[in-house]
Amino acid sequence: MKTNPRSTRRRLEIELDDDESPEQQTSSEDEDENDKCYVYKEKNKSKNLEPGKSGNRRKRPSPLGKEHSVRRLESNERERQRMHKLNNAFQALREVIPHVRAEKKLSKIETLTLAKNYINTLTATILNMSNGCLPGAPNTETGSGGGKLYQHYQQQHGEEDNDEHLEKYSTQIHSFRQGS
DNA sequence: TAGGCCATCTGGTCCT
DNA sequence: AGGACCAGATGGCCTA
Repeated sequence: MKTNPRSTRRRLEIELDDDESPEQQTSSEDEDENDKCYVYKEKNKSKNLEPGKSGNRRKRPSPLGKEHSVRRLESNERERQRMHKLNNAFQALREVIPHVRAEKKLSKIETLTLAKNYINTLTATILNMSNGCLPGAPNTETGSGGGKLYQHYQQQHGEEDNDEHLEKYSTQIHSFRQGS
């Protein structure tokens, strides 16, 4: 994961603003987090970033006191973890979507858009290959049957041509490739 | 240098 | 009540 210098500085600011030394405020369960902070500090040093310089969002005065700010910090940490999980999920999704521009990481919006169209394409391909022969799929001669996949697909796409999805997907891949 | 993308903080709302 | 979720704000990094 890319470490964000901004967060580095924010963490430092919080630490510096606090009256207590880090040793005093550290509980034993925070060791892992402290390690991360240490890494942040080292990176910070190497970039010559100083806490309090421009680019820091100014810490708002907390009218609700110390207890509130402690809960805020805990809440921030949970939010960070939540976003990390979300980003891991995005990364996992990127890894299963075939795309042309492999050397450059897909953005989130590109990932979601490609994934959607990839799913559509796969669904259309399965239906084309099965040619109505899936168990329960509608029999092309009698019109009976109706597999769940087919029914769901028809609900979502009506009378759209299956080949349209393939075309759409490949067009999209190429537009991303061109960076448009 | 502007614009896109991103990580983080924050306060509000929803859910358990 | 407390945690999860969400959206807005902010500012850094990168690229054309």
